[in-house]
Amino acid sequence: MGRIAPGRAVDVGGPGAAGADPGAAGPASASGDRRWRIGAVDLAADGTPIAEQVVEPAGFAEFVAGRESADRPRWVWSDSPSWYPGALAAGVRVERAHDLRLCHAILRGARSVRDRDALAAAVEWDAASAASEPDSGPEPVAALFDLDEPLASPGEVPHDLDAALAEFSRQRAALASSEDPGRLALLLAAESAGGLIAVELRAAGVPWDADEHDRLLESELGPRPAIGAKPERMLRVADEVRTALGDARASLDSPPKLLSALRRAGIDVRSTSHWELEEHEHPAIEPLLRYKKLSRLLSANGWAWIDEWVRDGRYRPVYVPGGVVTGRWASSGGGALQLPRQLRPALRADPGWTLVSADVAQLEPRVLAAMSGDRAMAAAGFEKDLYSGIVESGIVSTRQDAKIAVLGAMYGGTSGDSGRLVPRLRRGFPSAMRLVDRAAEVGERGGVMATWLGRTSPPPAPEWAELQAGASLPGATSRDEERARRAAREFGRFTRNFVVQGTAAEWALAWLADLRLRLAAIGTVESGAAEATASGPAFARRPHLVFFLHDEVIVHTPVVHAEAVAAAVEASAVAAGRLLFGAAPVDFPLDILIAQRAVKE
DNA sequence: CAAGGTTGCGCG
DNA sequence: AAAGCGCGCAACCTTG
Repeated sequence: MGRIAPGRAVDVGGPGAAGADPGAAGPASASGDRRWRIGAVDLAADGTPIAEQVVEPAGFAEFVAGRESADRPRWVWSDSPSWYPGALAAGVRVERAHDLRLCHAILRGARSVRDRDALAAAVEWDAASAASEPDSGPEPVAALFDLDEPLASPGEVPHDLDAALAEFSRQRAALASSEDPGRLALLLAAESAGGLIAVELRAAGVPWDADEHDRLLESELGPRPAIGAKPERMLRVADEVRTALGDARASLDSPPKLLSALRRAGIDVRSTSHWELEEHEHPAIEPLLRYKKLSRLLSANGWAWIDEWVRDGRYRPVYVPGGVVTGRWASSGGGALQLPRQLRPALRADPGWTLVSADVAQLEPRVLAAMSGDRAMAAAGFEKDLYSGIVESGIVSTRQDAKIAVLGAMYGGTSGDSGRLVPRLRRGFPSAMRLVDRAAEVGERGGVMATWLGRTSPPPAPEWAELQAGASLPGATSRDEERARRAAREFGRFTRNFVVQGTAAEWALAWLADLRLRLAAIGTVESGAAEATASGPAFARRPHLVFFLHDEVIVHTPVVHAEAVAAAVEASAVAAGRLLFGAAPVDFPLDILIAQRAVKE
């Protein structure tokens, strides 16, 4: 097992031939980019370059395939979305990578790294990822850059070999200077695996039954209206609302106008949100809530959404690994993280294939129990529903109360039911509560917290510190003090939640990374059997991940492998728990469903 | 009229 | 209007 750093190496031609292949921006697509050849360097275990070779862009996928079957190296590259899609499109997967861009972001903020100066100075690595938009087209690199600086692209990390080697060297030094290099190395590996998985998810796509989606829209909204027109069902419901309000011209789509219409009708609300409307008795409320529901469905996931995001039976959202400060993934386009449950029936396996859907029950509180070593909390959830276990321990009296208490503990709830119930949890699970309470205290003082593996929270903004400093000055008013206290508590709630949400994200990455390798080992179906051709050459004949959302995954698999996939999903959850928390007596039970659709019939 | 802010609601 | 964290997106509305 070695490492290989590939990077754009040699300028072999003039500008102008760039980007003939619109499918991928960046070096991996370089089959169409005649300006560059690729330099690939083998690295020794200590990171020193051993052997360099030049690879023609058109031969890159083949080169990767050769090394994968020979010695399965860890690829050290600038940014997975820039290198990997081209290989995948040629049917070539990689086993492991070190994503310099993602790892830079972790290391330069990591509190446990003693010397971060060199990383912080390498600001070019703070850039966003290359756009993974399929239709973004070639970038005008040559037009914007002097020939003395030909290797950078606007808004992207560097892709040339020298820059990659230099950055890798900085990262190795930073890791070595860490107080806990083992954990941090684990995090970097998990984060990088996530980078590969995000590319793979996009390549495979979510199998999406657009006809089913369309039927669902029609049954809710009525037939698809002409462009710019509202669906007939919405118009009818809107009329019901206006009649009930006694206001034939009331606007329902503009919150300010709706608010005044409601108040004119004698409904004393301060906003038009669902939660407040629900509290009032008036014949207009019920149809109005129904209208809002329909309106949301139409604007967020209506026919326009299908047209934009679903093609050839695949929904391809854009994932952003590490896009959230806590380490959770974000998304930019397609709304993968907000797919309404209502639409799940449209998530449907290809013929001859099925879906294995799995989610973790109460991931975050279990992670809290594990990282705090709270044996009572671990026991409450062991081999059972955690909330019911808390009730059985006699800490609270109903499952709902247990849930409110636990969420309040992790989010910093102080009022209402939460404020009443959290103290009971503090008595029952002192270790767990001590961990989150301390995290909150640190935040209130303007400090930073780290997750289990060492991802560090961002420090408060300068304005925050000024607010705090100003509040203790002689001339400060009581309003200044109150504002400062409120901001301090707010930041405390952020750091309180950061450690739990962030560590849960690490567990989920470890789960995914392990699962990805197990799926690769399950094997393929023979050529000619039902193939998922729309999933692309790398996945058309083998089980593959198609969806990930914080604590749940969906695998698209040939029917014959469904049981093996379900077993792999389970095994990976166990492995993730062991990898992060060793022998801690905490389990991570899954709800697993094997079905054609990702929802119970 | 484009950019940026606010509101409301979808997800965990 | 959420109470109590983290997000993205569409629509409306204000600002320049």
